[in-house]
Formats: sequence, C-alpha cells, structure tokens
Amino acid sequence: MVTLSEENYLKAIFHLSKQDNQAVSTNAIARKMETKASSATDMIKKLSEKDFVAYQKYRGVKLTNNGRLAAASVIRKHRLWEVFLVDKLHFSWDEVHDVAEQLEHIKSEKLTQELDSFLDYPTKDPHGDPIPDSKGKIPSTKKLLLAKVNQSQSCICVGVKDSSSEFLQYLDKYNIALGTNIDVLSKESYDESMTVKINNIKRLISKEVAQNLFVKTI
Amino acid sequence: MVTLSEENYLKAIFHLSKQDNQAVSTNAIARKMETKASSATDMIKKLSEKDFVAYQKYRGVKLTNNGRLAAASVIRKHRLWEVFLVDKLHFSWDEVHDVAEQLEHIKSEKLTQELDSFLDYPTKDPHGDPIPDSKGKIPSTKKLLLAKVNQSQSCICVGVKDSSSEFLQYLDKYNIALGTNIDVLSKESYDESMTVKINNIKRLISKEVAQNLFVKTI
DNA sequence: TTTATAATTTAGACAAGGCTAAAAATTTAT
DNA sequence: ATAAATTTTTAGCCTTGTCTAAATTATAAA
Repeated sequence: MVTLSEENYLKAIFHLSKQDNQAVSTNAIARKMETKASSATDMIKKLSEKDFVAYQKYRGVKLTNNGRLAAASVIRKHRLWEVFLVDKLHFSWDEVHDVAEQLEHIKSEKLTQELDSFLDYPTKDPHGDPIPDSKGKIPSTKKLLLAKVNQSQSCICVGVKDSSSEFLQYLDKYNIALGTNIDVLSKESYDESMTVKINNIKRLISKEVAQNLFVKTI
Repeated sequence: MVTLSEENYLKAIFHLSKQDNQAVSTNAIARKMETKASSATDMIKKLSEKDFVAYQKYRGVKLTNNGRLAAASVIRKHRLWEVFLVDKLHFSWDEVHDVAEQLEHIKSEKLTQELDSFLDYPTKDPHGDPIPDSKGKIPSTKKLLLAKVNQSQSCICVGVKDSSSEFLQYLDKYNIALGTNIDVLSKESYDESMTVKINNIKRLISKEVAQNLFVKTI
C-alpha cells in the first residue's frame, strides 16, 4: 500500500534523479514538493522504511528498484490520462496537468491497461514525454549522430562517438556538454557542415564533428 | 472546499434520505460508512459547520440544498465514470464500483462536462440508476400504478390515486405507507389481483387497490 | 410513569502529514 | 585547519479523520 503523498514524493525523486539515478538531496525534494525540508525528511524515512528509497542521513536518497517501479507506474498513468484528455475530451495540452495530477493516483491495474489499449498504446504524451510501459520501462528517445539531424530540428547532446581528449577539448572549448541544447539551423550539402545555435550563439559545425556527436531529438 | 471524506459522507446521507429528504440517524450513517457512531457524529458536526446538513443533536441530519447539490455532483461523476468504464473500457457492470468510487472524487468541471458529452449524455448508469444532470437534478424514475408492475419486480410506494380516508385507512391497516417496499410475487389474470410481499409478509392485493396506489420501480 | 435498553454525544488518544524552531552534521571559505 | 555558512535532522505542536470508553439523552417496556 502506497499513499497518495508517498506517490507524489516518489514521482518528485524520480524526476530529480532522472538520468543516472544519482542521489537526490532532501532540499531538492522539498523544493520540488513545495514543502519544508523537515517534512521531506519525515517522508524520506517512511519511504525508506517501505524500501522505496535507499537513505543515509545527510547523504540524500536513491530510488530502489521498487521505488523506481512505483514512480514509473504513477508517471505512466499521468501521461496516459493526458493523452486521453487531449485526444478524446478536447483538452488543450496546457489544461491537462492539474487533472492528470489527480487521475494518476487512481488504483486499478485493469483501468490502466484498458485505457492504454483504448488510446491505442501511445508512446508519448501530448508534451512529447515518453510513456513508461506496463513493466515500468521508459522508451528512451534513442540517440543518433548530430549529422543525421534535419534542418530546423532541435536536439540534446547525449554522448560522443569519438572519445579522444582532442575531441572532448574541442567540445569543451565551444561549451558543448552532456545536456546541451543544439538547434540545427541549416545544412550545407557541399561539405556536410551545419549551422547550429548553442546557448543562443550561432556556430558552424564541420562534418567531422557532427559525425562524432550523439544527440537525441526533442 | 469539500474533502474526500466529506464527499463520501454526503453521498451516504443522500442515499439514506433518498425519497422525501427525511432526517437520517447517526447510526444509519455510521453503518453505511462502516465506521463508528462517534466518528459519524464528528463528521456530522463538520458538515453542519459548512452548511451541508441541518443538524440537531440526537435528532439526526437532513441535507441542506447545498449538501444535496454536492452529493448529486459526486453521484453524477460516479455514474458517468461507470458508463465510461463499461461502454469504452470493457468493464463488466460488477467490476466498475471500486474504480468509480475513486474516480468520483476527481475535481474538474471541464472533465465532467466533456466526459458527459463524450458518452453522449447518458441518463442511466450500467445498473439502471439515473445520472444527475449538471445542475444536480435527477431524472426521477416516474411513478406508475402498482397494477402496472410486472411479476417479480420490486417497487416503492410513492403516492395514492384515491385519497379517500377509507383507502388510506386500508393502507394503514396493512402497513403500507410512503416508502414502503413492495415485491410483486405473482399476478392473477382472472381478477387482476396480485400476491405481494410487504415487510416480509405475503399479502393478496385486489385490482381495486392496485389501481389506486402509485409506486416507482427499483 | 418509572425503569431498562438503545442511540447519541463527549472526552481523550492515535496515525498521517505538515510546520516552526532549534540542534547537529556537512561544506565552504578564510 | 578552523570558523562561518549551509544543509539536514530532531523535537514538539497542529489538523484531519478515526477509535474506545464513558456519559448523556431518547425510546420502549413494564
């Protein structure tokens, strides 16, 4: 049995630890939940008690496998309901959040499954965020080389193909790091170079660079 | 602002006071809510405080207009969701209750309206119960003469056609009053009399009586 | 019309979640 | 390496909704 409040905390922790399941600080959780650090500490103890998080005093928390599944389940429901509201009930994408925030806590395995089927197994919610499957697996937007990204598409840097220090230093020099947003403005067919915008600054990227940088589109 | 628990109590009171908005006892409420009389008393005070019920110590409660509207809104949502579950998500009529019990508390006027429209403005839920409209009005199952009720149907006494004192005295004598439950066991075609069960006692009702008693089926 | 029984309310306690203020641990800066 | 600043935890209190036990009021029976 997981309470409504616990579900909300799990969701918050999940979103904060996003990428590599890093430890999340008490303050970060409190900030996200719009509550006080002392309240967050109290809840962290409960979640730890129930084996949803691994907790060490003053060291923050990490989701356990258990906790990750519980969080994914709530997020799955939230996003499925968003699809329902937009696709079937004429809600606009900016109206769905508050209602989905309530609907995500409805407990019924059958309901979730049938809703998923009714909506024809969507993989993204109206905001483009991926919908976890019934096993809690999130269809990660798969990475591709920057060179493959189309004109006027945006993407986020997620890795490198060439991991030589020369290349990494090059990236560093031009402020390209994991998570950096890159807008592809135009592509030159002659030399396969591209003009991009990074941190609001236009740059020219050569074929060599574009073919060694992994991104995911957004 | 009405809490989840308050909504459940309002619903219980509404169902208990059904017909003519009679006063409902603390014990009856506690029984329906599967809780203790002392807890019911506590909640009754809160509901009274918020003007959802008129309360006199030791005398039970009646819903105020306010309370009736709030209760009807919850029941409306409950029944609309039941229709949704059965019509769109392949639930059977006996699986819907627990889920609808959760969904009925979702707060969003737009959601309710759009759901109503999506379902094509149903007037009855899958169990045949009427769905209150957006103003809280319940399409009352219209009354009919007892003589018209079919075999093995149950109904509730709601009025008389003949209001002579002779007839009323007759009804009194056999414990038939407003709200009395009548099960029609069988009908005799020869003289149009019927065998009914009232308060667990079998009785024969003549054509004359059956044609002067209004009931509604349940 | 008293008395016994049943219904209702009050008093005091508890768990869940949250808050404030103060103490303790960790980081950062000198 | 300390001192100062920040983060985190603890302690104690509050509210909601619930419970048990005891007191009070209503109702039914003799």
